[in-house]
Amino acid sequence: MAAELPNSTIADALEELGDLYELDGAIVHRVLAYRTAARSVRESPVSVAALARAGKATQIAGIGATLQEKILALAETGVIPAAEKLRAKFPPGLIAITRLPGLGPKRARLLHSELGIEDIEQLRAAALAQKLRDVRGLGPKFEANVLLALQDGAPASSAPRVLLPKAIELGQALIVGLRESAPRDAQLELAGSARRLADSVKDIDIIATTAEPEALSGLVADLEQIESVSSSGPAGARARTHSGISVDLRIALPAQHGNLLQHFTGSGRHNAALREGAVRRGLHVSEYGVLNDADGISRTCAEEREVYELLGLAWIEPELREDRGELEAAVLSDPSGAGLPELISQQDIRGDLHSHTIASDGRNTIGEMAKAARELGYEYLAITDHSASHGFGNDVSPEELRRQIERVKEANSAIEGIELLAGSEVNILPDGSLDYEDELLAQLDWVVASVHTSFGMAEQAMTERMITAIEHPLVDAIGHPTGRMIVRREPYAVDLEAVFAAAARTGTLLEINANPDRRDLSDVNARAAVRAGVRIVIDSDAHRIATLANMRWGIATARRAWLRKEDVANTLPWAKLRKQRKRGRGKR
DNA sequence: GCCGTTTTCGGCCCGACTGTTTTCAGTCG
Repeated sequence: MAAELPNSTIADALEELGDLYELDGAIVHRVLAYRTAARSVRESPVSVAALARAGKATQIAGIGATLQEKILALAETGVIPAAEKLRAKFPPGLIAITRLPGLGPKRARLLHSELGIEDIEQLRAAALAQKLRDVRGLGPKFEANVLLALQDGAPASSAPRVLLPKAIELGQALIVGLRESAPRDAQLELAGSARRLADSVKDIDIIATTAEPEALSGLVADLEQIESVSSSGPAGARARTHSGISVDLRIALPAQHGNLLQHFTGSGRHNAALREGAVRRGLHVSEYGVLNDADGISRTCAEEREVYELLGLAWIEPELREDRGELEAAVLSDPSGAGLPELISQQDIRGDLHSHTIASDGRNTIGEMAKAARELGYEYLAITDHSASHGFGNDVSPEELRRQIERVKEANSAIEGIELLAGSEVNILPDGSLDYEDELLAQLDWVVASVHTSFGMAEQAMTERMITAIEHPLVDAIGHPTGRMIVRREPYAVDLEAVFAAAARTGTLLEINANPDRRDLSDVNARAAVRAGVRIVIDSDAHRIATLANMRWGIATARRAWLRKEDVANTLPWAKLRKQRKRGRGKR
């Protein structure tokens, strides 16, 4: 099988084409169509190039005959003719200009046609020379704002994103700060992507209800985390923290609490799709209410559930609100009865199968980890220190692992109320082999195999490497299967379709690693894995007592992946799970 | 460009804010 053009490359090309069409003055819906298609391609679990070759790419939402043809051209010739033409028309620097705050495609095009500006440097020079104010439709204020945007340093595209735990911590701190002096009746809560438990968050959205909105709004400027407030009024305030994160506070009457919470939880795409569906039923949804064309009455909702009810939908868990099929599944009268999944929750987890101790790079002893896991209510904990070639000076030699197995057994007999499993997080070497002998691995209760080296391998070699490990009869699970670090590192090149097929075929579990930096598999990939017949294990990968609690971020990813309790192996008691291990198959 | 309890054309979410405008276009979330 020849390597296909990666979905990410196709998605990038469609996004660029969308940008170019936007500069060219295409109607917004056409541009939007490209962006929707790009996102669908990026999230597709199967190769879109291969689908296009088979004439089946149109099965993907947002891709029609035209786009399939363009994708095919890109896959076969490396270029999309329409993009070539437009690139000749607009200099590449113009797209960067459209990313600056306050500038968009229309103004970028105007600057290009009127002043011949081709990139950010020329824009800066023209602004300094006060040439922008002479362009019809622009003025001195605009010119000043351009200079401000350019001087701000950070090009808008690289606005800082914070990981979910940080975002929630910041959001809660802001809420606590506001509560200290807020009007008595004020109710505050975190909304936006933090409420949806997304991987990372671009801005903090807080909603509030109170009868004294101005009083609440005015408090934002006094918060210690806030650097500046850009607007403030009875509807809320918009501000920036010292760390550069923007904060949005929106205030409504208690009777509109449900409308506001729904609106501000998003995602933007979920809301857009929700509203498009509503319009077909003669309803218009906004943060203020649901307007019915039939009687001209706008109904307000104190509870979020009522908003969905008015639209004939079941309430949708915030984690699912990404326009990934949740609206179709929520239709109450849906004859297909597909419905929304009953999502897994923290209480369903019976044990943690990936943790480290002082034997490798952890900070606590076996006994300390065991007690902490027991306090979390777990029935079992696997101690899975790194293996013989970890390479950070804390390798566990085969002899040491034998001693560690004994230590785990001793600790297990010494503690009541939790079962300790002797395991290892074994390195998958570049050729797919493991760095302990099978004889030793066979003595372990649990084996997680992970890639920790040679991330830069070509896709085909990496795929073979992983499949070799998956096919190893003693490997129970693959740890952090794509190696991504949120915000910091892209996943390595690997054919996940093939990996999922191998995992499903062999009964190897794939991990959702709950470390908030990783959350790997991602929501989209974990969902695709389960659809391909793979079972998932959610692990904390704790390196100290405190990080056992990271499990919650893995649960968040699993919920965003539509996973139910039955999709996740460590919702089973160990006695059951033990028999389902690969090596247990066929026995008995 | 896509898509169909408006099916092969004519629609395609909603509102706020800003700056430039005498009524609105562009941008943003």
